[in-house]
Amino acid sequence: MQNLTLEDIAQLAGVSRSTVSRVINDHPNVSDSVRQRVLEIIHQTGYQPNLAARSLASQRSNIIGLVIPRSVSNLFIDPYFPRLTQGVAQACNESNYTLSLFLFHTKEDEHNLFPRISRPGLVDGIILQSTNVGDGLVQQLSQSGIPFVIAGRPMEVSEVSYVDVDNITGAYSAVRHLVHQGYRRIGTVTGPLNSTAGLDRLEGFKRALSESNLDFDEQLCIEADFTEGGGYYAAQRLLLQKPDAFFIASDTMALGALRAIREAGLAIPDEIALVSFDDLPIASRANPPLTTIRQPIRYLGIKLVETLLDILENGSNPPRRVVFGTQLVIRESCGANRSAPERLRS
Amino acid sequence: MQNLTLEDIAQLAGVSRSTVSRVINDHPNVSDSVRQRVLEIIHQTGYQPNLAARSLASQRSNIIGLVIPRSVSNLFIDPYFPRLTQGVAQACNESNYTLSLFLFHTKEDEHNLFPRISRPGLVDGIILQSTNVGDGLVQQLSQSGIPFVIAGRPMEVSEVSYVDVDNITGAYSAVRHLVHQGYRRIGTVTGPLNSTAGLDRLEGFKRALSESNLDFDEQLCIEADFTEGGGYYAAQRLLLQKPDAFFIASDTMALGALRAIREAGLAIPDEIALVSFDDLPIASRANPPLTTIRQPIRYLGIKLVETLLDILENGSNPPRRVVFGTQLVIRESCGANRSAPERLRS
DNA sequence: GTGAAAGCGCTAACAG
DNA sequence: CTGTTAGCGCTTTCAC
Repeated sequence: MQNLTLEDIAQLAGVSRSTVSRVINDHPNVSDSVRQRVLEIIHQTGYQPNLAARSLASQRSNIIGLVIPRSVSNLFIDPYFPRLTQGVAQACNESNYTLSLFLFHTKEDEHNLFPRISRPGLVDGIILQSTNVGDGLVQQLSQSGIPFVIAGRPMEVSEVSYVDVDNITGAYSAVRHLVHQGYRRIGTVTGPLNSTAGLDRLEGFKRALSESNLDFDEQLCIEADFTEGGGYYAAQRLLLQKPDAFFIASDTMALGALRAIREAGLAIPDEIALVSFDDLPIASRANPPLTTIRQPIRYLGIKLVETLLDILENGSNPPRRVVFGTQLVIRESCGANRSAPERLRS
Repeated sequence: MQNLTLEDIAQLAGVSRSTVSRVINDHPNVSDSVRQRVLEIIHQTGYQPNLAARSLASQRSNIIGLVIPRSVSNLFIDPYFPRLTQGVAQACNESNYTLSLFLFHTKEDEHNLFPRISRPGLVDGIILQSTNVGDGLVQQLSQSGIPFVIAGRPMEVSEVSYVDVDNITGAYSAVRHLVHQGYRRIGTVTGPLNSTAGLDRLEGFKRALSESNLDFDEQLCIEADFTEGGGYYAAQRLLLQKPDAFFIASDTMALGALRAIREAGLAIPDEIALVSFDDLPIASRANPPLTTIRQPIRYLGIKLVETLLDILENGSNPPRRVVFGTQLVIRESCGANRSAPERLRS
């Protein structure tokens, strides 16, 4: 029963290979009676077409690659990527595509593996996690001619397609919320400033400040790396400046900040308030629960696939750009949910 | 420059297709001079062999599949799976295999997708995450004849290969540690008892108790689902029984237990001690830092790939069984690190 | 609506 | 050590 071929099915059904192929691929030009008979036999035998043969003949593998570059690959354990991956996987399932995952660990990986990924006959298209400037994966991809879409706006303003979240507006509304609560001395822990996510959230922070007639104070702005540990150390340093509130560019970093604040013996939100970004599940379970900017991570993954399939079908011109809005989720860490507005500071 | 074929390279080098093929595949029977010439041309032209064609001709795709069944797929965001995936990906990179990821979300996914995965020409072998009894993926795989290895001992005692961690001994040493600290009324939050990980850790718990001449009290044992929320609710209920210590079957659940204990206003470890399992990065950053059983998750992933490749090369008989040891990591939550041994209870 | 025939680009005997 | 020769199992014109 193993390894039946089209030919076998054709013989069993008393038709030609082409006809069986048409049935399998849902081509119109097959009479109903023949179609039924063939389907019957396929069902009985459990026949499955060989995908390698199909790829070779049709020049499409029905595989898409999800590429996580080295610079963010160690963050793969951060809940962000698994969620994104879930979205991507789900969309692939629904579209009958197979998902291949490429995690680069070392610089060598990138050098050695990238050519491998771009080999003809492997993937039809690629979803690339956006990353810092230098590494040139985007350029390599552009040159290779493989259709691709980027998760997150890339640094270079070039003719590429991407799906992103409106980080600027998200951060802006987080900080405006703090200002509305009466906080004036707001510090921020940024993401890596060689990433657009890091930069844009800082930009939103600055805009909110300036629109509130507050000065941007470099002492109150520390760059970190989206990790818990990074958030911890940045918050520790920031605390020395006696801020009354924090905008932390990710929930994971906010967890680190929480730890730093706890160790400093400060009460949240009474002595220091906090708003972060992502709305991962931990946000609602932190102590206190985090006020944060929700971004639709999983849906981002789904949209990435949809966009890539669109490109596969209709070409990569013009480049697609999709930007999702965000949402402020108010919990305890910002102080807005306190019963009495006892906070009255400078 | 796109889409060069073997033939093109052969012509450019003035040799036959076979020779070029030999060079590419590092076959011995090629003279050095010819090999050099061919390599030179390949390098100049940037030629890459077509993988679909290679798969078809060689009957090997060089792709391995990582399958996460529906029942654990929603746990994919738990740090455990990303870490495992990282290990698997890393090993794949090093062995020149491509990793395909199959996340099942719904029951339909399993029905529809499994046949798809088992199609000839797609993957050479599969790594399957172990899961509860019923779903029969293992059986399907066995029948399909696809080489596979299971992550975690499966429920059915059949002739399959797996890589696992010694959950029994791990849990055993966790609980013995608590007993040595003087705790006598030890409660446990178990994993799902339709998984071997859940069962084995409970088994270790029981063994440690009986070896310490402590009775197993059903009131002090609550099953949960490896999630933070599950740990939270289970701990809440357990707390009603006034235990003096907890063994929690995973770090993630321990986080939930921490939350429950905090809300109950109890001090850790003075009023209740806690040991968990996994040693995820969060364990050391929890408040207080968790004493826990470390398991080598990433290395598990690497070993899974190695085992699968071994099977691919040498056949699946006899079934391979690899079991990793664990390690007790003592931090604050168990009370062993307190300066004064002020605890003196029943 | 159906079949014949020509590949897709590679690997792998088999000769020499 | 190298070239010739068959395929691998499917898709896809092109006739009929």
